[in-house]
Amino acid sequence: MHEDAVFRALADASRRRLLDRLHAKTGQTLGELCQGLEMTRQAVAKHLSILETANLVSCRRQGREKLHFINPVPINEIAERWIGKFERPRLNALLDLKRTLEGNDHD
Amino acid sequence: MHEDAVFRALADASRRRLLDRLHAKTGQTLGELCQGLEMTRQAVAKHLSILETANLVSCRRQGREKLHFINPVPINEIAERWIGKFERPRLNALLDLKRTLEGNDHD
DNA sequence: TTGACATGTAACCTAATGGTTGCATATTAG
DNA sequence: CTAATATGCAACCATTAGGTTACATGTCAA
Repeated sequence: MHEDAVFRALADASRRRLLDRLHAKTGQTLGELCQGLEMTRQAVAKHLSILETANLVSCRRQGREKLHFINPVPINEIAERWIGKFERPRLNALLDLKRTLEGNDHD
Repeated sequence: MHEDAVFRALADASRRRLLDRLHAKTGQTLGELCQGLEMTRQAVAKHLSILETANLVSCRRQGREKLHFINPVPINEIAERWIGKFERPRLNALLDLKRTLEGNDHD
């Protein structure tokens, strides 16, 4: 896994917003993803290409449109590696506590 | 929390290495942290200052030395927010499974 | 086939980033 | 006090990053 590419891809707020959007609705076209953003289509395409390189997004061409799908695996891998490295015990304790306080299983 | 500062701080491999080192042994001085790195002391100091701004590292002056301590909270917060957003159910399932397989509670 | 639509490619600009060198300051050891 | 040590600060430099504009390509509808 290209940890560096993933971290660098996540470093930009616009790209994190794009991931948010794709999480809310995966499979969007470039045009869709551009709507409401204060950026040219070309800029958005560049961001998506960076996300694609980091394997956070995968694409499929459909006719004249390009569909974008989010791929959560790299984020999980990073999380596993970094949380595991730094604070897994404490995080687990927090999650347990949270579930206890919520009085039920999470969603 | 300054999510953006944290992501940007984590985007650089040298800074992630510094965090690694501080995780291995927290409370190191600037000089200690410089050893073995192919970078000037000033460059390392800049990186540490960026980590400090992102609240990933906190410092204490002791005589003429500056001690650096790792702070895992921001990483956890990011993880909570991002894993939660994208894949909490799956990750929790994994953690549960892991604990089950380990046959006991974590510490 | 032609025009409209969706995306691709490339050159270019500015500002931020990561690094350097050089010098200043503060603290401790002799 | 003085010298060595540890760090701070500032100017500077090269490269990268994020964005733009302009034009090219590919696909669908009529």
